[in-house]
Amino acid sequence: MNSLNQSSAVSAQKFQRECLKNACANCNLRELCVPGGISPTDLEQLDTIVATRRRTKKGATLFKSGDGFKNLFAVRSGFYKTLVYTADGRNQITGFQAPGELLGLDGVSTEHHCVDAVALEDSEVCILPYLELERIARDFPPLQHQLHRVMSREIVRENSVLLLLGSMKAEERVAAFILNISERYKRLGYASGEFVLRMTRQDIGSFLGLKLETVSRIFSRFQGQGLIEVKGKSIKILQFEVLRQIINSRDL
Amino acid sequence: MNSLNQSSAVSAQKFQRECLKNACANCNLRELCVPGGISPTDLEQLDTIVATRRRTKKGATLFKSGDGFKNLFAVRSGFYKTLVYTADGRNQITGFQAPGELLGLDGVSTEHHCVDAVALEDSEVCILPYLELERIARDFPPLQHQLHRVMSREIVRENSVLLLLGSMKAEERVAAFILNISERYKRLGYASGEFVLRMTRQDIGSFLGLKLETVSRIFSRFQGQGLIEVKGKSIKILQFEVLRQIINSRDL
DNA sequence: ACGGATTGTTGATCAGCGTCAAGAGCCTGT
DNA sequence: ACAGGCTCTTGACGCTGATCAACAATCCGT
Repeated sequence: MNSLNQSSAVSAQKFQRECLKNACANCNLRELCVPGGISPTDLEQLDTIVATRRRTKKGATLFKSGDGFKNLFAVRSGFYKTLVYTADGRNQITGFQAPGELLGLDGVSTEHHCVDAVALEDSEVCILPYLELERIARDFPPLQHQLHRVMSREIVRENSVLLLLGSMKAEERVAAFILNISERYKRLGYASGEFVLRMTRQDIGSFLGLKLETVSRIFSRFQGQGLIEVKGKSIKILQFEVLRQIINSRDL
Repeated sequence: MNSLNQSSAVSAQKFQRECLKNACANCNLRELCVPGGISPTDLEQLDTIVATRRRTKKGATLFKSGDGFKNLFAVRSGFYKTLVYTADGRNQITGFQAPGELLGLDGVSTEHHCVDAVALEDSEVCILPYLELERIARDFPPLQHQLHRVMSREIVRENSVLLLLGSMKAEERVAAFILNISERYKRLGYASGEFVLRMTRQDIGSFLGLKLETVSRIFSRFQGQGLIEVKGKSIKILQFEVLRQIINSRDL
């Protein structure tokens, strides 16, 4: 790459930095994302470091297991999945990340990522340089506290997935999955009863500890029971309450 | 409780505070626990807030789901388990905590705990008042960074349990469990090849997403194959390498 | 708009783990 | 030391979800 290209890249970044001024303060994901609950004056600090964004095409990786860790990423648009691998190549999806959610916390502990983050569709993230985030968190206690809350929230989320994988049957897992995705669309301001899944049956199965055929069968069964309407990746929830009962009432 | 009792409780606490001066600096779990990797001068700060300890009898709860969150707890001696519950009463063990490990991070996100922490044997924890920890973390970047690392490490640990629950067979799970416990005893300076489990087959099963009979059967099978020696809760590992192969070589 | 590749559905069969049950071993407190 | 209750082991059997297979639907690049 010659110097001309470099300097134009630099000025492009400078330009982007200008454009992103007050990125968080004006972002409509503000309440869902890292800045949630932080006062406007403190938010200015966060805006000083959220200077760049990055797009990933569908199927592209944002970061891979083993990559050095420098940044956290806040999903701005699109959807991601994170996967961990066994030594012999099997993998497990550990989560799906919707807009407003954070990626990369796994990297803090060892300075290297230990999951892959892959875009489920063309997506965009805000880049949060981690060391700068730590630095400003020291001067702004609400931001520090919020960062800790976000990390803790991820621990709590994983706890509930452990519960799902460790003690729920296939039907219960699928019902819980549908309701969870629905909740998250709702928080984003979309209709909670009707949405388009961004992931394949294979992905859903990997996340839920099931095979794709099982997921497909249970979708069909729920449809047969009039609980949902399925058309490929489109889901319409017809009976929220029954889905909730499926999760919470093991016949004793 | 009368005032005499109260004042004697206060002076007992004062006395304990004196005794615990330099608690972390002198603790032989230092390298495994929160203070790991922090310079002696910064450690003095941590010692200013780690002022009290708490004992729990076998079977007693350190905190329960729903309790208000005030403190983190560092296991000093003994062993704990943490559990989450479904609405209909089923539960799932999300982890076992050995000396040097942290309890309570789940509470940061909502100010309330969302797991139960139960002692597997008579145990003792150091109490870390969370808000004070945040406060001194602001002034001592290495401590701040270490706190973040500990939280991230918990996320990474849970990722690996998700992998176990989502994509491993019963034999693989049990082999992974045995090796994991062995590793942790080794870090504590005990023999890694021979140890006494602190949890029941039921607990192991709950953690691994299996029934206790399955755990028992697989222990017996491994013993029959000469991989381990089992006598109730005593385990002796005879063939580390074969156990590792069981986890990592799914026959394709 | 087309054709190949990926993704999804459904059926038949099977194995792994759960369930139920009986008995043995072992802690723990009195 | 003893009794009563946990905890563990082992067997028989059954069900859930995996596997294998065939085909349909959908996506995507040219």
